[in-house]
This record gives sequence, structure tokens and C-alpha cells, in this order.
Amino acid sequence: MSSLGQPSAELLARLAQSALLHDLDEPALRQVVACAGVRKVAKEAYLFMQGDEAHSLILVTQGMIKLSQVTEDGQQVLMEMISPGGCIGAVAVFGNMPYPVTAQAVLPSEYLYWDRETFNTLLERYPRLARNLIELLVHYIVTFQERIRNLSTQRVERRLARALLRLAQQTGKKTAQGVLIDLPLSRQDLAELTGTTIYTVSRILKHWETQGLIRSARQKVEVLFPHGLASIAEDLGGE
Amino acid sequence: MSSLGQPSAELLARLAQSALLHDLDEPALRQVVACAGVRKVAKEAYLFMQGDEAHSLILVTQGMIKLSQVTEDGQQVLMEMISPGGCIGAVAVFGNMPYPVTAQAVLPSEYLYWDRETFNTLLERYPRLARNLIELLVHYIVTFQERIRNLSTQRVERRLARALLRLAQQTGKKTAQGVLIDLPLSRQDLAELTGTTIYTVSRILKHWETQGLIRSARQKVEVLFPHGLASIAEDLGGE
DNA sequence: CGCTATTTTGAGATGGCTCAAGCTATGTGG
DNA sequence: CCACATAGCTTGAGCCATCTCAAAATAGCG
Repeated sequence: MSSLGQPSAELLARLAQSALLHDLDEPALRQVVACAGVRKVAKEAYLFMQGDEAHSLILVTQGMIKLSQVTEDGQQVLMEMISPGGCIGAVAVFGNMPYPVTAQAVLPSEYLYWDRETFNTLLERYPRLARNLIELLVHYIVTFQERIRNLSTQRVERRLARALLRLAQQTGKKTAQGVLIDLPLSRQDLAELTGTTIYTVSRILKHWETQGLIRSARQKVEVLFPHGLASIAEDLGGE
Repeated sequence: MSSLGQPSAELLARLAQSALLHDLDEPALRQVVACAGVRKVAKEAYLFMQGDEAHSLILVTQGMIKLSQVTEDGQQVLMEMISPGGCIGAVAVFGNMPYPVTAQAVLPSEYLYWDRETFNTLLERYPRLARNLIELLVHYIVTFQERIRNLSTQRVERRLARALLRLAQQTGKKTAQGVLIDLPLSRQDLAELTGTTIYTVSRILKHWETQGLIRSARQKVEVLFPHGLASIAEDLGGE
């Protein structure tokens, strides 16, 4: 394991803002970080595959990680895009099960990791850490409930609008024209994220493009008029 | 608050098997239970409404509680049926937010409850409790992920088959002919659970009934041939 | 500069929704 | 104890959002 050595103040400061490590006191934070390993991965690299035995809990510090699942019959479903500060593997590590998802870097990425036992020890030593973990899990639950609501009751166009808005907020980068979703994002990804097909995604994006709501290209979507998308996402008859 | 007084050994034994309280040592269990209140509610009664401020964490001991959400545009979605041993309110209490669901008893029910502060104190005192809570949340996440997969990739018939099988397993009661899902379960409930309409549910159930897979009546479904349902649920071309 | 992955487009099929009625247990008040 | 009211369920017909499949158009990349 490539250890951290002496973490920079800058890194510590950023870690102190992550969902997992926030509000730990200074020594606790240092101690927890000292137990972690670091790793860099190239774009496209897999951190682990669905079904792998769960060695470690991961905290993303750079890049973007895509979590997806395969159904029994081989269809892909994109569960989550994890940006820096986000956490991976909690379900597997604390549910004592193999990883339920496959994790793949969609950008060059960097992360800290703790192995199961190490983290469990830390968890008992620092109640705040347990607390953070609980809140993190709760946050996942709320997100998933929302997604279930959307899938159950909304049609594709609205689900797609919501997905884009969420991504734009999570990874958006201001440009001259609007907000660029700053990662390679294929039609395939969007389809797996919203429970539809690439054909439908393509048609809807095209439609929005002619309305000037977005601009899209290969693996790229730029939101030009978030308000317009929002009014599709929330109904109430925008346009 | 109506306190428990001296809990019966029988009750304690049952509590010791619940997801929330299992594997606590005897004194811890007693202490935790001593801090709880008890309450009984009639069939149809609401424990709380979506949006209410979250006072308490609830552990169901008798009956059956239905958790549902309303979307912004007023559509109902049934999130979960909680049977004895199950826990309610964790998301709200540990996410520091109002209840994200409405909880209604579908059978005469009974439950223990702890208020937020009390439980938080207990949580710090008994690491095992925190552990259980984490596992409980993880279990929710896994369940919800599965539901998202189903909604994203499977058609209604399969989703319905899966829902019935799960319910039969959770609350099934052996009868002469098969397994009766032992609670009032309307077409409406099934529709909200699987993201479809009562019309489609009705047609599918009817179809299955002519095949002898199930027997259904007003608010009632009895699974006669689970294997048949399972082969629909898993495809692989049963029949 | 040809290859391959991605995206678009078209045409057709269809699962599931909508809406409108009719049906049937169940319970209720007279 | 009956007749009516009601909540829950079924049924039919039409429609349409979305999927499927096939094929063409693009755009990076080696």
C-alpha cells in the first residue's frame, strides 16, 4: 500500500470538508488519514468489479468515479457518479457483502482507501466518524428514494432533465455560454442513469438543442438555459 | 409517554432478534428498551405524516406499517411495508430532516419509540447499536438499488411478480392452497409499489389467476404456485 | 485516412396508460 | 333485514410514449 506520508495542509483541509471526515477534531482527522492508503488511477480504469470481495472503503479526492450495476439479464444501470469528497464501498464494507456495483474512473482519479478492519477500528475509536457514516448512508437513501419516485411516476423527458440538472450542479463548469457538465458523458450513460434507451435520449437532447436549452456533442452536454430545463423537470408548464 | 415498565422476557427475546437491537448484551438491551416508550395504534391510523418534524425513531413490534411518499404533483408511491422487527424514522432522525414518508398502520399495530436525543445518547454509549443502525441503513440501500434496477430495466409484469414474492416471503401465511399475503393489500397498493396503474395490476392479476398462479380478491392476494411467479420474475422462459 | 465507437434517424410495433363504464362486495341506516 | 351507498375492482377501447431494429451519418483515433 502506498501510504500518504505527510499529507499536505491543503489536502487535509479538503478532506475535512468531505461527507465522511467532516467535523472530526484535528488529531482524529490526522489519525484517520494516516491509516489510509492513496492510489491514482487512469481514466477508464476499474477500481473494482461488482461481485468482488470488498477489501476497502474509498474516499475520492480527485476525478470522477462511475458506479454501475448489471442486472441478471445483463443490462447496465448507472447508480451514481461520485465526485471528489464522495465515498465508495460503504455498502459492501458495512454490509459484509461483495461490492454490489462496479466502480470505474471516468476521469483520471485519485482516492484514499482504508481496509475493512482498519476502518472498523477507527469507527469504534471515533464516534464522530460513525456519525458521519450514518449521515452519508442516509443521504444515499434519500437520493435513491427520489430516484424511485421519479422512475415510478415521471416520464423519460422529465427524468432526463432532472438528471442533467443534477449533474450540472455536481460537476458543472461555467463557460461563456452556460454550464458544461465536465466529464465524458455518453448517451449510453444518460440512458442507464434514467432508465431509458440511447435512442430516446438522443431524440430528447436533439429536441432540447433546437430549443436552445442545451448544446450537446459526443460525450458532452452543456446546459445553456438551466431555467428551461428546470421547468421541464418540475412541470407547471414552462416553455 | 407510556413507558414499558417491566418488559416481558418474551418481548425482550423478540427484540433481541430485530435488526436494530440484535447482538446487544443483556444489560445494554435492557437499558435501551427501558428508554423506549410503547404505543398501540388502530388499523388505518397514521403514525406521522410526510413533512412532520421527526421526534422519534420507531421499532415496530406488532402489525404492519406502510411507508409512502407523495410526489410534488400529488402521486403516491409506496416505499416500504414494515413488519415487526423493522425500523421507521431512521432517515429523518439521523438525517436531521422532517420525515420523508407518511407512516400508516395497515393492521392494528404496536411499536416502541425513542426520541431523537435519547436515542443519540444511547448510540454513543453502545457502539453495537451504531453498528446495527449502519447495517440497517445499508440494507435499505441494497433494497432500493434493487428496486431502481427493476424500475429501470424490467417491465411491469416482472416487477409485480417480484413484489408479490417479496411480500409473500415477508408476511406470508401458509394456507391449504398456498401462501396468503396476510394484510389488506389493494390493487392501488400494488400499483404504487411497482410504479404502474391499478388497471394494469388488475389485468395482470386476472391473467395469473386464470393460469392458477394466484388467487385474488378484494384487498387480498394468495400465491398458489410461487414457482410459476418466480419464473416470471426471473424470466428464463418459464410457463 | 481508413476503422471503430458513438450518435442520429426512420419506421414500425407495442406495452402500458387514460378515460369512461360497469360491476361487486361490504357495510350502513332505515 | 333489505336497499342503497360506497370503496374497490374489472373491462373495453383508443391512444401515445417509448422501445426495437435497421441503417446511415459523424467523429475521433491509430
